[in-house]
Amino acid sequence: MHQPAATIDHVFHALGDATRRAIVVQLGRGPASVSELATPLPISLAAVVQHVQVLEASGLVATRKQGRVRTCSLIPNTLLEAERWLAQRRALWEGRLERLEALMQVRTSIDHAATTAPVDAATEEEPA
Amino acid sequence: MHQPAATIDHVFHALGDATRRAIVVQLGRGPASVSELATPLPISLAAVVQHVQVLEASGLVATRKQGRVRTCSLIPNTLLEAERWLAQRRALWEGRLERLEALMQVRTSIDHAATTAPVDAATEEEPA
DNA sequence: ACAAAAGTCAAGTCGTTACTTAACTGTTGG
DNA sequence: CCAACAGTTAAGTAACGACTTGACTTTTGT
Repeated sequence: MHQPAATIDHVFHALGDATRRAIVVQLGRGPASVSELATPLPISLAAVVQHVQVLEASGLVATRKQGRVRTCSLIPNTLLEAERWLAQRRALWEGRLERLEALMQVRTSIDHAATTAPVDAATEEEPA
Repeated sequence: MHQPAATIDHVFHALGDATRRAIVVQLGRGPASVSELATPLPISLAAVVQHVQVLEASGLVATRKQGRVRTCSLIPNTLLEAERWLAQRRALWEGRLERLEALMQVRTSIDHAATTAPVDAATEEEPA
């Protein structure tokens, strides 16, 4: 029970910031201290601490302090939750597409086994 | 070439906002006009238009205007790109874990085929 | 014991961003 | 033709979020 209310909302909000994503990338390569995370970044240590706090609150990273150094590591399961959220939207959408294609196929084969449907044309903006 | 510079940065920034995620959820169920998207939301139509613009710039949604109604739809491939970004961080991390576990297993089986490692204890903060 | 290292905390600044209202354009049904 | 509809644009406001600085705490190496 380290991150009590780690909602999808917090996760995507945390990932919405480029610096925080850079931190996540770095942590992908393995655990790191706050200072190590700060070194390649063009911001102050204090700012990095704040980012780490956000990431921790979101459930994306876990931290553990030993002596004076706080070591941060990724929580893969939270990454997975975000993946699943996206995958679900996509699945719904693609499910729709498939059903629609199926319908179309029925339609065209019933109508008059015709010329492969001209469903395209201009992809952008119609003037009038 | 509808969304010229649709970077991962734009995608995650777009997903960082709760209202925009709500729109994405809605679009998961199928295409919708701007007004339809606005109906369940507690904000003005103009605000929704702005969100749709952000989503379109990010490559997450495509829109097409016919007459006076603009119809929005998801672009599943962009969702997929975000998924992949997350999956890649996770894969790296989990790869590390596996290698580490492998090492541990070698160590323990060499050392003295011993009692299943007591690697746990307190999970949070060490005082001193 | 002391100085440097590694964070932490609290204000405060400043830019960004979500949102509103209002005026406006194009579209459609009657 | 005209009223309502669907959306767009612009300008402004208000809140939020990222970042800084500076003071402070705890830990560690010598």
